[in-house]
Amino acid sequence: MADLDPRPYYITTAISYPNGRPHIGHAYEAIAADVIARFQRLQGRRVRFQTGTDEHGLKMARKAEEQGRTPHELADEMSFYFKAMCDGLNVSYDRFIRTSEPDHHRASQAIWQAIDAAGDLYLDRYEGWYSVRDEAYYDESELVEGEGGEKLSPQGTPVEWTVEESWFFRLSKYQDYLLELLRTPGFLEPASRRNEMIAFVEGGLRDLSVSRTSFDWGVKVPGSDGHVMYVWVDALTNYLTGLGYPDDIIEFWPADLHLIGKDIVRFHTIYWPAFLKSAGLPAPKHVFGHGFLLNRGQKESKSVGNVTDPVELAERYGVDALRYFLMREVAFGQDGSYSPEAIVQRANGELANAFGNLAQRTLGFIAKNLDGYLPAIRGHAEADNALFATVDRAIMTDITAAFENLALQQGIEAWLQAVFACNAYIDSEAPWTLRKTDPERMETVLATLYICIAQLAVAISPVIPASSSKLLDTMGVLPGLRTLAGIGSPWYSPLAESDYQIVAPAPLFPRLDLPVDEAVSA
RNA sequence: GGCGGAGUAGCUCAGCCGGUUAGAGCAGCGGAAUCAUAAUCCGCGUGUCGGGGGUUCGAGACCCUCCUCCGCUACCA
Repeated sequence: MADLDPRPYYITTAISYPNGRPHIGHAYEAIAADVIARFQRLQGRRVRFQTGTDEHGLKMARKAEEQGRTPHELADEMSFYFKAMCDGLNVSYDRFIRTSEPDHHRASQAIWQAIDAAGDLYLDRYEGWYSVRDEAYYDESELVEGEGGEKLSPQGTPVEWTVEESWFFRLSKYQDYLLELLRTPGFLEPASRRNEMIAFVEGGLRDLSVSRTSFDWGVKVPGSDGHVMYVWVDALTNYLTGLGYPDDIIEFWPADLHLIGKDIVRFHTIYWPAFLKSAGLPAPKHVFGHGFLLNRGQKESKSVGNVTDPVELAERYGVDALRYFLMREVAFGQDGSYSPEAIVQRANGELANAFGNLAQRTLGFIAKNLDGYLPAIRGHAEADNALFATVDRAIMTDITAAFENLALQQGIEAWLQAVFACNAYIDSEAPWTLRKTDPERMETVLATLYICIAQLAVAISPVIPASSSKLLDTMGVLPGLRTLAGIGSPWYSPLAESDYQIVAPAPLFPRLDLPVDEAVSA
């Protein structure tokens, strides 16, 4: 199973716009990507995983100006928080990229020149109704009429006809290419997003304004003084920068998965593939737009005052409890809701009670009754084989298939079913009774459980990496065995015969209480 | 407005191309066990499948219509 030449797997999150501190949505995306990356490693794939911050653009420039400092200073501070969040949440990125870094400027200018060389850029004037307050252009058809008959933006702010010199990208040229791409099964998921994007393209594509002259916080357009790239051009290019573009990127490109929020699907499935096509590069294989996380069903916002610091959540409930909750509670691709009660219920019910306690009662029993020496197997009964079959099917088939399809919730559900099966098995086999009636059978039962628990620990390790390795450490399972292939190999008997001695374990997951103060959900 | 999606047990949701008495988890009720983080295991669900109409031998699943909620509808990211 362990390939000699493992296939590469390249996964990215969107890069975060750091005009504020990270919120729960950023954590959700980073964790989800991390789970997928870790799962692919577990399968033996050679994984490259990138995340980071998207630091250019008008909003950053404005924000910095408000605070009386340079955009770079603002970006430095904020980017630090995002990186700290990823580190704190045990997100195993290979590179945390910042778009203000020199190699990214180089890559962005290189893709620009490639697009230019393809004849897809031209200089023109961008004209339109511009709202200074909204910092946005509006189409004539979007405008509304004010009381005095004056033109107003959809938000009711004043607009003025503005003309700006700008480079344009011949997006319209790629209409057919994009339609074909969007219709490719699996390219864009969930499928519901596909129709929206197809409808968008079918509605006709206008060429895209891809440079700005009104500010200078961005990547300089090569050979065009006064122009910086439209932030999305450089932001999307980050996925190539991290691979070394414009040098050899063949190993990991095209990306296997861009994991992004549903709000930026258009940029990733229309603009980005068009840029790439123009530059002579293939489109990413797969783009997945996940849903949003709601706080008790409400969108978090500063005005409502319900913004949650994900690092604080992790500190309160535990990193693994938070990771598990987020992946388990919401159907990946749909919006989801969270609350302290929901987190506590999942963590207690499924991690502490079902799995943690399974490990605790089994390992504790071995420590207490066998002096910690691993029990010997003396021929398996039907019940043992049935349990092995259940666990094996869950791990090698159900969980794997679900995770491969990004049905993370279903994969965890399958795992949990196998945990339940172990608890049912220990109750029906009752080693505490066998201890008096049939000590040899007791040993076999405990050994069966030991093997299953290790397998379950490996299978869930992408979701709860720290707890999983802590348990496997306790169990004496060597790091090299902690893959799907490794844990499926006959490792138990050698370990048992090595006189490995287990110490009485400490509970793996603490039982959580609801916070006394409800500040976190206020 | 246009296009698309959703409305199933108290809660969160599964129900693919129409086909046995509509399912799961959680919560709730009853029981068993006592190795374990008072954790576990077993048993218990008569729900107008949003309303109305229709197609069909048969519809939660197809068609029509109405109600409610949501997404997309380009240059902020």
